[in-house]
Amino acid sequence: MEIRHVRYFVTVVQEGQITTAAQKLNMAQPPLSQQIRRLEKELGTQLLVRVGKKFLPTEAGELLYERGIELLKEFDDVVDIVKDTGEGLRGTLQIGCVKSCFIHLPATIRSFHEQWPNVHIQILSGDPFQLAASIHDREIDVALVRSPHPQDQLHFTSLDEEEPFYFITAKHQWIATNRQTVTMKEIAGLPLFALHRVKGIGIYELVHEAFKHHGLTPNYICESPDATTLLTLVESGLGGIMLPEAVLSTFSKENFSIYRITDCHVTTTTALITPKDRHISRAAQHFKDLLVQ
Amino acid sequence: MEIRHVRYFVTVVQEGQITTAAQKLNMAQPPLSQQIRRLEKELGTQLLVRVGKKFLPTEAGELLYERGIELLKEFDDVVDIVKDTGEGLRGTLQIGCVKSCFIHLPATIRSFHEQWPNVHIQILSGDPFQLAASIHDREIDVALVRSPHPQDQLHFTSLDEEEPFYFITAKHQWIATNRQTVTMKEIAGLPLFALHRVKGIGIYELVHEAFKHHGLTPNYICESPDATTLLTLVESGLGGIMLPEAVLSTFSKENFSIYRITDCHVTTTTALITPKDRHISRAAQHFKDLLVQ
DNA sequence: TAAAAATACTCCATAGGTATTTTAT
DNA sequence: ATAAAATACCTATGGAGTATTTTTA
Repeated sequence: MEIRHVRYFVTVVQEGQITTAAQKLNMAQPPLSQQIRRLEKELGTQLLVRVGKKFLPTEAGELLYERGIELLKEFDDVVDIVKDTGEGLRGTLQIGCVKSCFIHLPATIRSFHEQWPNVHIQILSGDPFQLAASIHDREIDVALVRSPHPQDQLHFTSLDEEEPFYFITAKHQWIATNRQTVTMKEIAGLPLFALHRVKGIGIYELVHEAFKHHGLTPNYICESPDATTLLTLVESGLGGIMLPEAVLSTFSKENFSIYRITDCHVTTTTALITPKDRHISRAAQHFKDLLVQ
Repeated sequence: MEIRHVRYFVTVVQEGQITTAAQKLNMAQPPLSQQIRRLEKELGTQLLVRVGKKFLPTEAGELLYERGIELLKEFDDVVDIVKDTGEGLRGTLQIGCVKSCFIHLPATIRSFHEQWPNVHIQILSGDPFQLAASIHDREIDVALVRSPHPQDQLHFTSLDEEEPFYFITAKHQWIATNRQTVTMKEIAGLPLFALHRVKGIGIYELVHEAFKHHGLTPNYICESPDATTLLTLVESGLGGIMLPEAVLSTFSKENFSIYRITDCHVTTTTALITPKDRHISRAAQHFKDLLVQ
């Protein structure tokens, strides 16, 4: 017995007649008669009785009719939902994002939600290495990270131009108020926070290399993989930090002084990382398309 | 898409592998691979991703898996219930019974219920004409009636030997206490109740004919198609009634005097009537078999 | 290299179609 | 007499099988 037989039977009961039921089902009358008889044989019971020109269901037929309608509804429902999910019209999109790239999220999420309101969005944060691992473990579909990024098994799409680093301190701290630039040597003389990944090469290593290039040793206070944690510490006046300016997006710039570094050519870019050589959900693809457009 | 594809897909997800899934499904591996791919094509979405040697469901696949399990359960459930209903193991048995035949019901219903506890039994009462109409209209499956019975489109099975009529009065009424017999002429001189069908020929006509045969005219007080109503009236001492003795079954015989009628040869039999040339439910057949055995 | 999936093909069961007869009102 | 179902027969799709190659751990 297949769902088709249920569909046939329900239609026959509704029509009370095989000929018109066959028309509704876009088939000829004899095969429909045959399938109904086949169904009765398989279930080992009569399902229809002929009363005059009409077919009426027996008790077993009545049951099959009522439960069959439910069954068909559920069946077609599942088909629709699975199709929708496959097309990215429904389901869950899990996005990873390092804190220093949050600026890219709000606008994209808003337009994604407008376009696909039935897709549930979840956001995870972590450092790029953790997010790469999460993608590998299928915990998230895509992730926004800052270069340099882990490249094994991942595909990455750069989102913006190279972003130079700036030196950021609490307002009116350490550096004269009328200045807009600063040198590496000056920075090395000040207490410094560092964004440091749990694992892998990142901003920390790039910055460290830049100091080394100038023959300087930075004066680190503490490190963390979380940009917002560090900026909160900077805000409180404990020290400065070297970051792309965009990282400040979630903070009010009024509390900070931002200086261009004249002799540092470290830059980063933001990139969307996605799994390489592997299925990517349609919803994730939609998100990527929106972000890259 | 057919229920078979859901079954295939669910098994593959459970096994995480096509080869063993095919074994579980008692089929070869290539056709299973083919059907899964066909399913994916039809739904327009990837359902499985190969991770190492295992297949894991995509989000759409996960959905199909979870809802598919529900669907299969319901589907198989419906099949079982319809089969059971067809076999008379389940469902409803509607029995009609004239009040004067109630004596046959209790024992039969008890053993029917013991044997088919999942069949719901409904009892309707009425006169034989009404019950015959109810059978015709498919409101009841079978009916117990007393002869003479309507015969059009009905099949009837006699249940017991001919039952002679007795004259029944309230205890110590009208007739001397030491007597056990009575004559038609004596009855004609007493107030009489009559069981009279709404339509059709029945006991009333038989009894009336018997009086006419003796050149007598009975002294009817009132008529009703309901034996228990009449016996309650008899019990109160308003008059007597001619009935087969078995009709007293639901009353305590202590309140009545029962006299054999020496010169009346009217008899009745109880019969089960069932539809003729038409589907009879398996449950009804079971009931009939029990009653006739 | 060993196990599983994909590929290529073959076969046949059966769903579905056509033409006609039978049945029931 | 008419409309619908049953019957008989035919066709062909596609589901399932076998043999083999390819893939991946």
